[in-house]
Amino acid sequence: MARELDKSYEHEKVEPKWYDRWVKEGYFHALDESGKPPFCLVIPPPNVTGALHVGHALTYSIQDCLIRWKRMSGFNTLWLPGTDHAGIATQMLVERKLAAEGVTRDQLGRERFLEKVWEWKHQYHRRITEQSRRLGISVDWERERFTMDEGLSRAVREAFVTLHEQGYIYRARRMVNWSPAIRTVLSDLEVEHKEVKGSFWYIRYPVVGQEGRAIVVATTRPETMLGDTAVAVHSTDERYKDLIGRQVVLPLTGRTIPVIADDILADPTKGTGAVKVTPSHDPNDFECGVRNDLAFIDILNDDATLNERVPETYRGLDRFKARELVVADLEAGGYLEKVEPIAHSVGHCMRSGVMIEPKVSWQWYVKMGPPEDPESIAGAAIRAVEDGRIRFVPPHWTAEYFRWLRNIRDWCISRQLWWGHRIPAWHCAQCGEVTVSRQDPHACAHCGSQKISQDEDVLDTWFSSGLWPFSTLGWPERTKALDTFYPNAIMETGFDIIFFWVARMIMMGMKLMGDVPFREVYLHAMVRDAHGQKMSKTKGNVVDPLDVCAQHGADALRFSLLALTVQGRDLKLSMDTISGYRAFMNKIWNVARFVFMNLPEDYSWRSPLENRDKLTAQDKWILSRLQKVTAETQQALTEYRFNEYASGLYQFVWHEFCDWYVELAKPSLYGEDEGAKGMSRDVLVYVLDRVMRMMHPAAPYITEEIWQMLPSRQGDSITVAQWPEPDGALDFGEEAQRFVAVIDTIGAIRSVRSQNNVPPSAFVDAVIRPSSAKAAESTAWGREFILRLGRVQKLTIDVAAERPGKSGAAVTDSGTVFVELGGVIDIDEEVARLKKQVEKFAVKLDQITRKLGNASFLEKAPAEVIEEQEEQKAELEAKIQGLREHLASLQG
RNA sequence: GGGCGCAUAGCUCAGCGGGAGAGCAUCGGCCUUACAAGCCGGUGGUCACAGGUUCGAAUCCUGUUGCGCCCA
Repeated sequence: MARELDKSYEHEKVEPKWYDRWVKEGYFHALDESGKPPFCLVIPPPNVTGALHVGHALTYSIQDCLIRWKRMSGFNTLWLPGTDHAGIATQMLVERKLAAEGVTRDQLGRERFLEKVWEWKHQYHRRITEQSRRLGISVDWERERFTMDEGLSRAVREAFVTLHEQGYIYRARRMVNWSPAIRTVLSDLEVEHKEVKGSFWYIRYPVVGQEGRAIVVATTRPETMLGDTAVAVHSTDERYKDLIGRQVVLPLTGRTIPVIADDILADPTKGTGAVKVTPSHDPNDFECGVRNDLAFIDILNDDATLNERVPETYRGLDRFKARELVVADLEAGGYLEKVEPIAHSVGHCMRSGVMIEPKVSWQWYVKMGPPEDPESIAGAAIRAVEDGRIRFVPPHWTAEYFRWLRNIRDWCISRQLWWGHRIPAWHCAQCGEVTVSRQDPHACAHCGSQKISQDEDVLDTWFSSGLWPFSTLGWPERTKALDTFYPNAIMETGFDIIFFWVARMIMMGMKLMGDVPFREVYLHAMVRDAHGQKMSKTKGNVVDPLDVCAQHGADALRFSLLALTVQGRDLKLSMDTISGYRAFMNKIWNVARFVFMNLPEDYSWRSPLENRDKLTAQDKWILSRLQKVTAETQQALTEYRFNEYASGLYQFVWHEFCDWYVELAKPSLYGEDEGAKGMSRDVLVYVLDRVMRMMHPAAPYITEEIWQMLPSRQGDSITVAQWPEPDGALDFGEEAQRFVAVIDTIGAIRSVRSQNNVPPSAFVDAVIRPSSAKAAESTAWGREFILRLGRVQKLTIDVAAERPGKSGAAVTDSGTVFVELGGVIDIDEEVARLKKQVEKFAVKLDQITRKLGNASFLEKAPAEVIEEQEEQKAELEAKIQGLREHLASLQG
């Protein structure tokens, strides 16, 4: 049974061994039908735009942790992988690549451009898959999907047509958010509002027929004046009342425009009270234009250059160049009254960063409201959470979710892109009607004409992502997988896409499946760099998970991420943290190495619980601790407290199992008593086995490697081994407490030694004066360990012990410990040290004494609190007394 | 403009009504046959500030300051 392990853990030797085998053995494959309860989690599909980043590593670490835990706990677990076509992002990147080669997409044409995108997709898909495997994620590869594969495309089409039939999808001409950089419309969510510095330009519009009189309007976008079709004032505004209905000259254009009364648009208290109206280029002006039946003059091309509807000098200019020129010309013409600097919030395209251009156009929309109507899409999504059918973790997101849905506007789902799901709508050149159909139609459904052509646009990527929890399971087919795994158990993703994705999945699930897509939503925070900065390519502070895996191992990365995952707070990831957890992996490796070194060739393991009467105090102590940790681990995972899960195991393994139990086991392991030796071995193996299984969801590779060597192992792989449930048989209660006294006593001896500069190798004599009979018994029990771990030669335990001459002292909860220091003691230093301790205890004693002297405390505090305080008081008094006596004898 | 969150050791953060904690860093000492990616022992905090509630507040409430995020 003896096994020789490498002296330190080498992840690069261990990690490549296991993944292929796990997959080949089918451990990650879920069954469509099974006697086990289902537990399904669909992966948030990464974009095929590039490589995975550390944010993906976080989401995978969390999800794999949950999935492996549930798998080991006896669930029929499905973790379904896949990728997302990411319409805008991918198209942008491919276009950028082509641009570097000197080609535009228009030159290539739609067909050939799409071929290029598919090439890109295949390349990055391969890369993403490789990275995912390296991280060790236990997904069911047999069920992998892509948002634009055949089945999912069919689901998208089915969803569109169904929602259209039900009246939730419609086409309308509205003011939209236009990105001139990408030349597509965006949904409201894809617009980022940013505070920018700008100016208010005050422009004079001369009144026709009233020499010298002019209306002054203020604007932040002077170039749009070229598209003005009115000036609006408030109907009660005395300054302008007489001008309503008259014409003003629109400078630079030679046009005249009317002065109209519009009490919604014009606010007499703001600016000059008069506003220019540009119905084609401002949302409010658009409404005003509709109300007042104004002319609409669109002066911009799709790329935000000025078109032929403006005077020739401005044509073809970019909107910002045009602004400069217009301002200069206005000034030259004497039309510019003044300029005021202002800061205002302006919408920017999330992807390209350019300013959004409001633009009027025909688009497809999903009708969302009214939110208070439970039949509406937003209403149904609100209801699902109100009812408790879906629960958010952390719960704080519930309010965020409601706030958004209750103020929602219709969702613009068409995009002027090529990469994506083409909208299944055909326009008729004959009658102008639209035919929406599951099958490609040959004729217009309205007039029968064959002069129909498919809508050029594609759908918002999030439209297909919204179907992901059921489209991936075969919908619209009524598959067995769908029956088994819908609703999914949970959705785990970043909080940044709660509206983009989570809310949309809930809407789609409610409307198309008639049920929630998942029962719980766990939203994790963002990974930042060590200084709390957002990671970005331009800052150069991105952490590549593959680099980290190569350097420190996937296990160390995964464990670090989980340990840093605190609900509701961003994680700051530093290499120091990761190398710290890498050291932990090495620690685990070495304790396993120690265990295996101490197992003889013919060793056969038996559960230490079968030999309960042979268990020693230290065995009972570690088993009780193990029991506690097992329960806490389970609880932490149940509540999605990943940091508690990870750090609880870290603390136990390193500072209890390694630091104490292993040391306590050495005397028997190296001793002559074969029975004691066997018992220690059994306990070591037992604890190690359970700990490996509990750690497996966080660190799959190292735990499999060690577990495979364990003589207690049951099963072929730890991935499908049984999860350790808390077991009352491991809890020895009071008996286990006995060892705490021993540990404290050893700590006290070590402290006195170290403080008095006793060389670590030297042996000392020590005297223990226990504070109670129980303490006396405990320390006597631990004599052997006190001798060994305190490096004590002669140990006296006596309730009536006198302080030996020339000794240093320390107090614990169970008594006073004296360490004989021979001639080396520095009286002054020791006195100072003890006084400091007395001081510390005295401050606490003072607090407690005052508390206990407070009548209202005694009257109102719960009895057990009072009792506890009294115990503490007695302990502190005993400690102080012990120290004072020692001080007196030192000084006397 | 509206909403939310955060301020605890030098750094990164747990704790969220009854004795101020961890990791890292730091200081001192150790190659003690699992581990120097290690072991042993220390130093270090008016828990942002000001009020309030309570027998009792880092923890609950109000306000202030600073930082961050979301929505419009």
